[in-house]
Amino acid sequence: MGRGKIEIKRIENSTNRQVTFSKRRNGILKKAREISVLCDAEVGVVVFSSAGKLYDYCSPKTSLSRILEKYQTNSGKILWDEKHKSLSAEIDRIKKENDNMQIELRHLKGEDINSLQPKELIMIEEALDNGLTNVHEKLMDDWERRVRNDKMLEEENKLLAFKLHQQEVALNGSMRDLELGYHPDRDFVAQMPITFRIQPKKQRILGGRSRGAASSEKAS
Amino acid sequence: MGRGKIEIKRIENSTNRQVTFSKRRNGILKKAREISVLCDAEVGVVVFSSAGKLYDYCSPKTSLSRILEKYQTNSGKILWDEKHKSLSAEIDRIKKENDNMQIELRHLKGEDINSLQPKELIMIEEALDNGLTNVHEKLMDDWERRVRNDKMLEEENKLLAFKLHQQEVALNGSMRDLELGYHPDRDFVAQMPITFRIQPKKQRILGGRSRGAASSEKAS
DNA sequence: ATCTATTGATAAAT
DNA sequence: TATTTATCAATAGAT
Repeated sequence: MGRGKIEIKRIENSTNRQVTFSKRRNGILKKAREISVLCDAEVGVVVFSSAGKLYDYCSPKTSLSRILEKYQTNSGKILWDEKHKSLSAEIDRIKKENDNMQIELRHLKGEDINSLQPKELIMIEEALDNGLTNVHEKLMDDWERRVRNDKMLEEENKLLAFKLHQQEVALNGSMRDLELGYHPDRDFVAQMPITFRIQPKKQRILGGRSRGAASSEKAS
Repeated sequence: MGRGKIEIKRIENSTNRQVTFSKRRNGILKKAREISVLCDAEVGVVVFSSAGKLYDYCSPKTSLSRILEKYQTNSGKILWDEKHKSLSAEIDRIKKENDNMQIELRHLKGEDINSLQPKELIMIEEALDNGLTNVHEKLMDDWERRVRNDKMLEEENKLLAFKLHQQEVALNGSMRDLELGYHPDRDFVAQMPITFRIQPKKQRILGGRSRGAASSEKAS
């Protein structure tokens, strides 16, 4: 296409080469634009002149990055640098780890076990037994700690209720004393601890839940 | 350049589009080849059809990677950044998933459960119970299948031993008959199935290990 | 895929 | 470089 046919081989005349490059570069970029529009294709073109100058085209609504990403997933060839390789490798590694854990979890939950050998099943069973033992132990510990705690709270409750009662009585006494101008020995209130044992009052104060409450919870 | 001028806009007829794509794609790749040879240029072309099929060209004595590296240093645009970010994000995501599974696994194994609330512990307990139930079910199935299988084999064994014995008797009979020139009705051997129950003989014949055989073996 | 009329690209000249 | 122009190459539409 020109005044004469040319052989496709390096143009030795540097000026001619430069001119031809310029023309053909425009040609390619135009063609790239055209095919991308006409045929709804994604196109990426990168051209360096022999002098090292860069020209490029990328079809609209995408980017070279995206095209190259697609290129990589599609061709399997890897264009990126070491950093990316290591990242990819790490992803692969973690994914594998992930898969293995996924499988282990499923097995422990009793899923996907149809293909397993009895030997494997028994190993899983052991693991589950172990887990149950440990969990039960912990639950037992918790339970005992809660019972101890409840008892402590109960004791404290009693003490507080007693003190409160003491103060109430003392206060009433003082008031009456003031009204009547009468001042008895205040120690005498400490000698009447019987009343503080009224349970309903204690419960209302702390809203506590005794053993009965907890066990009925578990039963439900 | 063709039978008629065309507008540069998306070709709506899908067949035409496909054909045009094919022709123009070849054209572009050819042009790329030519400019790279004629003008000593480095060229990289990546084209995706609208169907997502990949075609590419890269000038000889280089690679897309190298061209793109050059592209980055030359244009200042960083092609990898996007991919980089998405890779890192994916790693984070997977790692998080990983950690969660790790924790779940540990909990199921009864490890690291000290910080758990009773409610959580009970959920784990339930999961373990479930798993155990499933595993036990599977083991039971396996066991039953094996027992059934054993029984079947045993039956078959007996049958085979019987048939073998039958043949032996028949053979011996014939031999003796041949020797003595005596030919009785051969059906009569089939009417004597009692003998096949002689265990020692059966053992010698098959080296079998039926339940009875095994115990008698042990006893002897 | 192949053909071919036509348009498009471009080599050489300016 | 940019333009011109004669030629060759690419390709649209038909087969």
